[in-house]
Amino acid sequence: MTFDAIDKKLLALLQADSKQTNKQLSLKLNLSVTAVYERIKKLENNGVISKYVALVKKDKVEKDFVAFCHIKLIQHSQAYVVKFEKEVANLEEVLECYHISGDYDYLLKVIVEDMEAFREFMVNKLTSINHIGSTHSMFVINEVKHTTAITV
Amino acid sequence: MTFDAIDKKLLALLQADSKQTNKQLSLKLNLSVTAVYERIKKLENNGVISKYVALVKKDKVEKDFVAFCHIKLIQHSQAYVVKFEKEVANLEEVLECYHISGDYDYLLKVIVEDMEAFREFMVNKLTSINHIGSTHSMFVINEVKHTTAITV
DNA sequence: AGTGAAAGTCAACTGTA
DNA sequence: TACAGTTGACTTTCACT
Repeated sequence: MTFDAIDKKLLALLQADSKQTNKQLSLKLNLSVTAVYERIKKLENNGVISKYVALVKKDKVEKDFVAFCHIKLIQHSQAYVVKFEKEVANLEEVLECYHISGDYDYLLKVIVEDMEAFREFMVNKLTSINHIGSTHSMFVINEVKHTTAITV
Repeated sequence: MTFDAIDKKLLALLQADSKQTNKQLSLKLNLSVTAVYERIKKLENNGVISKYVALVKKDKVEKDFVAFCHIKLIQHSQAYVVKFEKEVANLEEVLECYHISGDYDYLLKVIVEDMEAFREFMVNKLTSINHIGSTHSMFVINEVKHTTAITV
């Protein structure tokens, strides 16, 4: 689907705060409540908006340690790759996993309680997955920016 | 604050779908509607839930090209660092920016339309920020996992 | 901390232009 | 595609356990 200026602004508003009422949105967009309602439904039905979620503050739930892990596989046969991706996706500590270009095969974003928990995660969970050749971890010293909002 | 088993389950449910009504949640948690309401308010007031947002599907808005950029600064005086972090945070293409340990200083997650848009971003926006020493980009071939939900 | 019921507000669906 | 009005469902508050 295509987006006019109002759609784009609406998406920005909903990505910033999805708990706004249609009336609040209608005032910001200079539209009627029904028009806002119909535009939102259209965005939902077309799969542009995939879901609505609550965002949790890491430091409030003692999961303040973030690391990025590069991973190289030993070999890259279809079966190995599929199995690795499935097992990694099942790890709750892994929030993101990307197959990337470059020296390593994968980049993982891992979130745990502290360095000790990270060590445990590496030893007991990640490297217990077979076919991993080598890993290289980078620790987050400071989160400069983190948003889920895509500018349309 | 501390979380009992019900809080943890409630956080998981809200991180999966924040549009559920308190009635639906009350059934899943075997609680009254009011009890659910009060637990949610407590999580919000304590800052555990920072906000509610709509998640947008990248491929539906032609922002399907994701890259990770390593960045090294020329020098690391306080003034340079602050200025760099501020300017990077203002770039809409940069969804995430972390100060990290290792060979490079920063890791950025960048989302744009395509390779050409990425080239433009690098030339016109990113490297036009002063003090950048070197960069190293990795392109996402496939997104294996991506979740915003933290397991409490 | 929990509950049930009352009061106010909203989403969702009509009709109509 | 936009609007206004109606209805049932929801959030929020309150008195009480």
